[in-house]
Amino acid sequence: MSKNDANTSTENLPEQMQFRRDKLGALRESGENPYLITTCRVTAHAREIVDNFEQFEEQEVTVAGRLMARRGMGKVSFADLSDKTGTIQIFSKQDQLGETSYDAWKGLDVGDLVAVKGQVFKTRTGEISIRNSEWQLHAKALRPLPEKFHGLRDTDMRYRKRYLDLMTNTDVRETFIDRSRIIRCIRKTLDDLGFLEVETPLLNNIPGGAAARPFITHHQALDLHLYLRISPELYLKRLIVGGLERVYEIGRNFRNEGMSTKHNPEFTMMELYQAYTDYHGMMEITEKLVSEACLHVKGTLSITYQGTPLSLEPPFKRITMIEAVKQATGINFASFMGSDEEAKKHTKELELKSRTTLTKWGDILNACFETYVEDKITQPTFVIDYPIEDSPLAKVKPGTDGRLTERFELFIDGREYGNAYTELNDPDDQRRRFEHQRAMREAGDEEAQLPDEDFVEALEYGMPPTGGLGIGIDRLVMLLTDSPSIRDVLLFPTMKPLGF
RNA sequence: GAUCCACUAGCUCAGUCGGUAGAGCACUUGACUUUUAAUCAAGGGGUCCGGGGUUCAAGUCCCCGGUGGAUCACCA
Repeated sequence: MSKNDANTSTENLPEQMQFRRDKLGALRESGENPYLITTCRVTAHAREIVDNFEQFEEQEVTVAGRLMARRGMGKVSFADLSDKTGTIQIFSKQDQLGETSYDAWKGLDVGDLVAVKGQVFKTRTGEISIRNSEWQLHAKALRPLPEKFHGLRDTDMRYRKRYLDLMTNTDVRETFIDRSRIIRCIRKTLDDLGFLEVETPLLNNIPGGAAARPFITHHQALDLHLYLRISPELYLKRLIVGGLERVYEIGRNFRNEGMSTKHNPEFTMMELYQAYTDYHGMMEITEKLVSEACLHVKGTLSITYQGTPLSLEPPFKRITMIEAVKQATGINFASFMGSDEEAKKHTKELELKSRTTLTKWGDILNACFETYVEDKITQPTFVIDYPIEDSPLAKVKPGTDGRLTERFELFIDGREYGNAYTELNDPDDQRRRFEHQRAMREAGDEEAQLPDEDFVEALEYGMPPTGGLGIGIDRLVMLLTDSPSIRDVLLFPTMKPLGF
């Protein structure tokens, strides 16, 4: 914004910024430029002092942080200093600091970064405080902070200037601490199970492993179009072929699609692949990952998400897609398994959510599920056995005449949290499925998957029977931090630039 | 992409029927040696998101545009 451009000059500044610049200028002139300071020996943090007062009482500590509030009383004054752990009160007295130092202290502004050395004590009213005996300015806040009581409310500015959100709104800080703890918990759980954490390319020649429109970029030296990955799946399965047996990756996927409270163009996925197991094994590991993450940050498996009580206690409910649709609509797709004609008869009596005309048994079953079941699932539920049409990388479920695959998705409170299947390891079948995807693509389905011949070649060397699972980390964090929007769990969500 | 809502001081928000732009916090000056949304007194601070229109007169009404939010659509 043009406002910002002017602020390095000292003309036309809002007056509060001018006052602060003047104070900084005076410091520089008197040889006390705070920006020359490089280190500080911090000996304690706010939270540990407050939590362990008995140990700290009358001990001398040095704390550092940001001044969040000031209460002057004349020749004594109080200030709240906030560091990464919390806030502690600083008590300053002219008698102790001397007139010069005390006057300089009074000249500080809310937002300034300072270090304070002094003894820990309790004030008359019982507030644990530090008796300021020596202090140092680390950096001047040249701009006033958002209001202390209401904090920063404007959602636009909270996302664009997350540092202000973090310094003002403590619950936001908690959310991102929880996010880190959830991811650490997932890593630990998988590491303990013998999984190897790996990293695979974000720059792909063929964006595979999911149905989504990719971002396109360009490599100058090779004069090559590259795509940001939409999923790491095909790389991770190559590692199973390579004999690593248990691998996982936590990383960013990029999908060039719409944005919403549940979708950001870049988002974090956890994908894992485990040899010698199937989608039942993936259900068990999903239950373990979700419930342990929940226990880790909430201390209980009974939570509420946006007012809805939920129990993340394993085992989660399991229901086949056919059974779920039967219960919701009365239509039993198993009684006309694979018959496109029979299925089409039912589309007339239903109002299905779909942008295209549905002609296949599997597509109609899936549309019934999405229309009548999906958003009505509240408690954690594995919906299992998906039609083959939308599952080109999953193994066929025996006894279903090739119509269903061994796949599940985990739904909680109407949202999808995970997707898993028994991995297709028959290279000839995989090649046929890719061909089918190619045909759909040529027929106009922009999101049909692209054939990856190198991946099929890898399967020709032999991939053991394998289970694979993907969990959307952002959505899991939303669930476990009771956040209504994905933007609340991304430090810097994708935003349109201001101006033009 | 569609619809609705929001945008006013650094921040949080009022602003009536179209008639001179308001409050709290923050800031400046002064008082105050245990406050904690400190208190008291005085003061300064505005591109009312941008552009156009109607009108004697627009923060307010109309049109176009920007950003955000919600819902829908899209999105396994």
